Amino acid sequence: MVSPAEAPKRSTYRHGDLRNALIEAGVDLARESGPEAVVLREATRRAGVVPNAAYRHFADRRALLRAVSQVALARLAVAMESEPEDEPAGVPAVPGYGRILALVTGYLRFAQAEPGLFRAAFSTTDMVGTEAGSSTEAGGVTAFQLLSTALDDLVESGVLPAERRPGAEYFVWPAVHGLAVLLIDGPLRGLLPAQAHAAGQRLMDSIARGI
Amino acid sequence: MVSPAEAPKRSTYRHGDLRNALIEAGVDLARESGPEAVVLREATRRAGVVPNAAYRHFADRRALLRAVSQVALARLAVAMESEPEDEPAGVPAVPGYGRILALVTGYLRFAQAEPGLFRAAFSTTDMVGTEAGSSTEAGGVTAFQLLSTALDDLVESGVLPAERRPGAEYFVWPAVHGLAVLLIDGPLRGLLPAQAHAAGQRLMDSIARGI
DNA sequence: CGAAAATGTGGACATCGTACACAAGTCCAG
DNA sequence: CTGGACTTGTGTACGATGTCCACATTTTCG
Repeated sequence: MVSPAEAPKRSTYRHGDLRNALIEAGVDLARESGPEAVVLREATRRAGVVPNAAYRHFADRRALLRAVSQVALARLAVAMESEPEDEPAGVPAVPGYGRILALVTGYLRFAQAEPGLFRAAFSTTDMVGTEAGSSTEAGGVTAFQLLSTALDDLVESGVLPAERRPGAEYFVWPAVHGLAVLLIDGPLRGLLPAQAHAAGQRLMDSIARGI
Repeated sequence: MVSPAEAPKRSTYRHGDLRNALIEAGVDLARESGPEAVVLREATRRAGVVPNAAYRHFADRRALLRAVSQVALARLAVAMESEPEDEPAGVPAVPGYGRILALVTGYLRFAQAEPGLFRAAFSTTDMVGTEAGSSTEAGGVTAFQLLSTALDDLVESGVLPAERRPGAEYFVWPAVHGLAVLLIDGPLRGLLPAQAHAAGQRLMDSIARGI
């Protein structure tokens, strides 16, 4: 199974950076088959190390999964940030709204492109506390922060009345997240990315009008 | 662990209704600790039977989990249906809208009251196909159907323009589901049911205005 | 009534998480 | 330097789980 090429009989006794190697293996496992597949023994196997070695870096399996989850959340944020704002076709451009749309689209696209990772990102019960809190320890911006500041900008530019602002994340995020879940393994599974994009746009328009 | 009172040394060789006994045990396990806790061996233990007996009724562990999931979905639907419509305080009553609000409230209340079961309901990848399809084999009405017909009624009574109707479930459900997820183990965890209700109401108002 | 189908039992195996004791490098105080 | 302490990986082991196979018992029905 594990070719010696993968586990190259490292010459040094120490691995060098086992912790990150395990996380990376875990990420791969999550990408391949979702969070329940990130399994200690297989991760150590891929890192070319004996199972127990993992315990020098993680308290238990859940700790590894948490770390994987954080990586996944970071990648999600990157996907959101790097989604291009496309030009609004007919509607007059509302400043800042395109940004939010892009974030949402990136969110959905990531969920569709990396369902395993996406599920891993939200698989651990206590991770969202970190997520909604401030920064991940890696220093990356979180998805939640991205949304928050985009909404702030919307208030700034006068599009969104300030009294509507408080808690708006808690309208937008659930809606998008729910849609993402439906896209991954709900009744909308198998929708093409373009269709998903359209659905997201409709959803956002609907919410925007409401707010 | 398992008291003989629970597994009363059945006199007959056959169990009688092992299949349902296993499902029920599975439901209990899910209620106690979520879907990952519905484990074949423990279920059979609770049913007072040897592990392998389960394989006469379920192809594998996932099949049992699917059955549990269906029960959970059915209970969710019941919770939605039996949620009373409370009187709108100030707003003029929009016919049919109170119904939808009640359904949504029931959804959120169930998620908060039975997080383990709720997670189990949505834990299996292929269940939602059944859910969104027609009826569960048990003949109960599904949550999705409840929402659909409520929306139909809204069109009927002229509140919702017919051209806005198509796919409206896919706006409403994701939003509510996402909120439920946030309430269970997201940043909104620990919100009191009353506050959750308020949040749900705000969310729905926001969406309703948009549609 | 007797054979076939249904259902539960017993035993076995691979895999997993994890604990404990030990070994091999690494590093720093003297 | 150098020797002990610390870190990190190894070996062995145990209990739990999912699942397979052969067997026993009970029910059912031709």
